[in-house]
Amino acid sequence: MKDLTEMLKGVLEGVVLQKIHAGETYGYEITKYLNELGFEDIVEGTVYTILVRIEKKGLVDIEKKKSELGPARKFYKLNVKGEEELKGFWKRWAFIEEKMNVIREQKDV
Amino acid sequence: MKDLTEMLKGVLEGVVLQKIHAGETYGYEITKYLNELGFEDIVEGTVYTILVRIEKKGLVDIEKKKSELGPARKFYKLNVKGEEELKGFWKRWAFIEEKMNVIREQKDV
DNA sequence: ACCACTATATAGTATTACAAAGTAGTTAAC
DNA sequence: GTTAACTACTTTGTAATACTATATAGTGGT
Repeated sequence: MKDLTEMLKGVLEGVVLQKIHAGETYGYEITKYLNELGFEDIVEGTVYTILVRIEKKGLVDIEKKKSELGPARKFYKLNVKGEEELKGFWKRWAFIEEKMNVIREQKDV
Repeated sequence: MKDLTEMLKGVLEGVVLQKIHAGETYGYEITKYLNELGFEDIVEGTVYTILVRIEKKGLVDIEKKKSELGPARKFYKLNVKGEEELKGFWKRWAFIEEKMNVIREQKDV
């Protein structure tokens, strides 16, 4: 799917938070997951900038673990603040989704 | 609803296109419509920048008409290119919406 | 005269996804 | 033993967008 970039703003961070919420994970894995899911154009750099951001916001706990296949992995886990942020994200999403349905059905007055 | 700004990126322009698609309208009216719909923080400046943008992209035809209540109104109407863009917008939205449902249901592997 | 409401315009800002390039570890092929 | 392929993280700079702030202007009521 093309021209998704702008629509992903404010959404992609929430997606990453949800993925981390679903189970301790790391950047490379998140990228692969998003690619398989259908977001084919999302590259590592994009994911890593988001990870740096959510770390700075203090939403995650981090643990470094050795990998058998390459450099060490940085595992991310949502902390309490991160879980709160994720809840807020889904609330905002639900709001937008609802309004979009109203707008789409809107007829000329 | 707070902190909606980022999530509106790439969405708000489509919403404006849809509103124009539903019937010839102008900036001030679009702003009021969005406010009544629940997007309370969207102000005129935001809408006007979008209108300038879609005009530059060549998505609309414009007609100036006198108002009984103030300065002249600039009425916007989608042209063929605008209708195409609107279709593409809803396709992108449907894509994101579908993926978001998958992500939300995702369980730990 | 002043205020409220209608109506448009625009320069500057913050945030974000993405591009691009680099660093580094492991394994296998040649 | 070096080259390639895959894994894995980092960082600098860019483009696009919603928003802030401010300005201009017409109409009507008091």
